[in-house]
Amino acid sequence: MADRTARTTSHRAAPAHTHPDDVPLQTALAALADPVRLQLVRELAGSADWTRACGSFDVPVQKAALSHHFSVLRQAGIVEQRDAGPKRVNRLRREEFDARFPGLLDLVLRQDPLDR
Amino acid sequence: MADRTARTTSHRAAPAHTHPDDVPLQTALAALADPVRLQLVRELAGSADWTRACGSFDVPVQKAALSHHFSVLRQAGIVEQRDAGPKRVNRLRREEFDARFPGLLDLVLRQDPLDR
DNA sequence: AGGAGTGTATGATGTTCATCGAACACCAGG
DNA sequence: CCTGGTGTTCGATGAACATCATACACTCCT
Repeated sequence: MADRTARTTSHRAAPAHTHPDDVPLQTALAALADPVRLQLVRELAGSADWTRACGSFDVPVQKAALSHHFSVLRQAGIVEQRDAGPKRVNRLRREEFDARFPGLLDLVLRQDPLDR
Repeated sequence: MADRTARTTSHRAAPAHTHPDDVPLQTALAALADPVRLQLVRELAGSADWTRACGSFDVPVQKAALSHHFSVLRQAGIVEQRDAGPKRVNRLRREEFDARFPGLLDLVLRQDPLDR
């Protein structure tokens, strides 16, 4: 009790993250080998950090599945999340992920003729 | 008829290949997001072209599964196969695949601390 | 305190995929 | 022509996964 001095907000459990350095290559590849997650990453790359809440993405799944996909991306070290009031805002871990898997994000973010 | 000038050998059905240029990114990522296939690619990268038959790889699966994995790698534009007598020898499509997905093979072939 | 908005957890369902065993096809050599 | 070696196909099985609907938790605002 009485420790609310330094509290920002949120008594919510912080989401479980994994640093890219602790992510096996297979996990990273598997995380990106999904159309929904690929779209999330691409949309996220086009927005400034911490400006996009989970629900703000244009993906054809319900919010339960969406939550699952963000969990996968978190544990693959691709996105970082932070609670901002009732929303949970996202950031693409560009530098850290790029240091661990050089070129992979570039590859994913480069729009290709065959992708849809 | 009468086109056997250029015949090497083999009346076997040629294996179905896909050129890397016709491979969606997702397919490439999914093909590499498997431990057995990853090992196949890595072993193959350490051998000269057309020197390794399918059965010569040290992977913990039976030949039926092995055949399946090679089929996946073929259709992802990662390996090329050719019949040589009773064996089917392989080649990593390094240049073509690299032109389509720059950096991806480098990433996969770079031995990482977390991989096993 | 209540209510709207946002995200997570749980349980169920359907699909995809890796795997195996067995049968089959093909090649080379005796 | 049979036989050993090599790879593919087929059917079946089990595991992993994407998805949904529902219920729950938390935050902010009134």
